[in-house]
Amino acid sequence: MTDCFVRVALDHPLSTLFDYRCPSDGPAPVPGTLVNVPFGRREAVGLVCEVTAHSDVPPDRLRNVTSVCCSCPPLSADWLALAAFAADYYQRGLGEVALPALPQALRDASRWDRLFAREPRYRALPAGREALPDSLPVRASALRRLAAALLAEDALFASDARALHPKAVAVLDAWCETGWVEREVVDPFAAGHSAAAPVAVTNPTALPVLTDEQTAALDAISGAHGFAPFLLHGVTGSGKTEVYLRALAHLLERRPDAQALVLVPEINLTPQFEAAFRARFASLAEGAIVTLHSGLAEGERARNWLAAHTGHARIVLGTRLAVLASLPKLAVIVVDEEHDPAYKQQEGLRYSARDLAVWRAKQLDVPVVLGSATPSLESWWLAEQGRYTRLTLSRRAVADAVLPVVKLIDLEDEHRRGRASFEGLSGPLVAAMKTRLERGEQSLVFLNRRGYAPILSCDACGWVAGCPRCSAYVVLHKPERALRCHHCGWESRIPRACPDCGNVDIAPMGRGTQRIEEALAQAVPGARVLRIDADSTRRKGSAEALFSDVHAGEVDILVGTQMIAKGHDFQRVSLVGVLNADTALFSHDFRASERLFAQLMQVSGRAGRAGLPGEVLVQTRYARHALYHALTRHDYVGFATSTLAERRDAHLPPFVYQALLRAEGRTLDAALAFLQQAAAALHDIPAAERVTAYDAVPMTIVKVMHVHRAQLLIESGSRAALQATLRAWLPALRQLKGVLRWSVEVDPLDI
DNA sequence: ACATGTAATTGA
DNA sequence: CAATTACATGTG
Repeated sequence: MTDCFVRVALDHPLSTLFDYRCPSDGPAPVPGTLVNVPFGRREAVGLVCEVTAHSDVPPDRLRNVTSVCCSCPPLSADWLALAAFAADYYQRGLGEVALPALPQALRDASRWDRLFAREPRYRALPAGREALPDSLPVRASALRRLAAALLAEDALFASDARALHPKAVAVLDAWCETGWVEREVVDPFAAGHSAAAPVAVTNPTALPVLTDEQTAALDAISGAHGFAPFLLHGVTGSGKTEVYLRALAHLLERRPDAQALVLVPEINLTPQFEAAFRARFASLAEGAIVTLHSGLAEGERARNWLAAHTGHARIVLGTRLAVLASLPKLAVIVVDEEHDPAYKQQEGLRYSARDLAVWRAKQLDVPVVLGSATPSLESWWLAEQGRYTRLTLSRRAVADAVLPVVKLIDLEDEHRRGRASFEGLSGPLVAAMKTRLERGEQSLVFLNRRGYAPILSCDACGWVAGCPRCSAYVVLHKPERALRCHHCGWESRIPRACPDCGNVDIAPMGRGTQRIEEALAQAVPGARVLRIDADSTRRKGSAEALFSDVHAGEVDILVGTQMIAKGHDFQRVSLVGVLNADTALFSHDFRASERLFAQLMQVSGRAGRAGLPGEVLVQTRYARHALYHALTRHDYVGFATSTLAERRDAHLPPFVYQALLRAEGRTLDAALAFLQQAAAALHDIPAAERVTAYDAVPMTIVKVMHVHRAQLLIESGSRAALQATLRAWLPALRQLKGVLRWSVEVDPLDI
């Protein structure tokens, strides 16, 4: 018997693999195995990429593998290829991609034993616990009953908890954190049920009748063989989810081991999707549907990941990070709201989950469904070229539900005619909300700006409250009585007088959701107003609780940021008001209007879903703008066609491919100087002849946390030329000396 | 990434 | 002068 050697990827910026000796008496690892190895003066978990009989590393430098993770089945060659592709395409080291894609618990060798313990730890509740801990946030009597059930039965499944009350899930989480109950007690996966049982859709007569368009879309998806990318273009409320559900049912019924991956853009959207999937696939074994997102506790995330990895999970529902999950029997991928910018990871490995999903479908030769009411122009252009199959749902699925009437409120005109407005709420909008209140219907007010006011300024001397660490104004937050920087989190008390001139008449300028919330309470007397934004949902699970209040009819007017625009199926909302959307019309970011259009279409889609006549009122000072004109006609195709023509003329994506080099330095000059050196280095790269490099420019917010930032955009009509350039460029950049952090982003969204 | 060593900066 | 902090180095 002779030793073998493993080449291991570690979470480390360099792409090199590290060689280790594997003693012949130990278990022989195969590629895809996790190993614990000594690395420098610490131990680290790495991923075996190759097993060889020889190593080029001198024997005196080789060290032994400390331990091999035998309980975890090795990651498949497909998965390793996915990681390798992502590393190559996004210009990162393999280990930098592969290891962060694993749950944290797997990357800590000391937790392996516990994680893979065969017997689920169904621990009885601690004896002598008859009363609830006082500190727990329990008020509703339903939650008292939940606690009683826990005490009486020792175990409770998550689905039982959900049946009681949506808030119960959040409370169970809190109980787990205090240690009053064990997570395993509420986790169905821990029961270790086999997921191989055949699937039957429960009570088919109760399923909604499909529209002709839904049927056609479903037939196309179900009839697909091999790699088949679909762009499901369905207006809001057209029943895209129903198409996903049927397509999955069709597949899972016929193949008892097949797995499906369903991606949603936001954690907030997982509970309602999860509920829909659990209801439809109630006959699947416990643990066959799992979620994967960053909001899960570490242990739960690890167990769900393992359920996917071992094949026990048949349906994996998750946010962008789930696209990197290991799914050995993956047979179909769904990307809902595929246009959503949230699919782009904005730190570390800056991948597009939607793009990786399509790559993965191609690699595995399976169908992928990209759904949206407002597809990204990238996907739309691929469909135009015939590379994606377009499926269209042009009508709402619910009987009698039609798309809402969209009207513009011309603020210039209102002003000219001397009509009154209150705190940015125009007369017609207030009147419309009062009407809804009288009818017992709900209104929704969309304003994409958090806080009370974006600016606090001094009338006398022109002082504006700014962040000491960033080149940005600070936002006034009234409930917290604080000024807060939205870029770095810096906070201070609200000054009583201007720090420059002493004037006491300092005033908030502009309006955020908090101010509108306050104004609505006065403008529409008697209305119950609820605000949902990142500030009001800071605590885990609180967003779900607030949304359930809206669904329960405990709210008359909901005001919020884009959080309220996405996905939710509000039954009683018949009016949507849009405030202050104009700023995005004149942004320097060429994608701003695409994003605005998608957001407005999406938020408009919240009105009139259940058959109530829906109305959308958009307040604007630019009532003649083409974007608003397209919006009033629900004309995505017109908007996409004209915007694509503009993009083509201006040589912008999707007609060119881009990459962004960012530099961060102590001074702006240092950052710019580095980028200029980098630009000069392009001259030595042959492939760069087909690449255009723009001037290095400071970023819009130049300084964040005392760090100055600048960027350099390069682009090419050829993706291959851009990739080849990056491959040669990055090693050259590492040679450049300087005290500077830099990074490259491929296919950037924000420029 | 991360732990370590080394140089640079701060401060009573 | 020590104490703290920024930067450089190497990992098999």
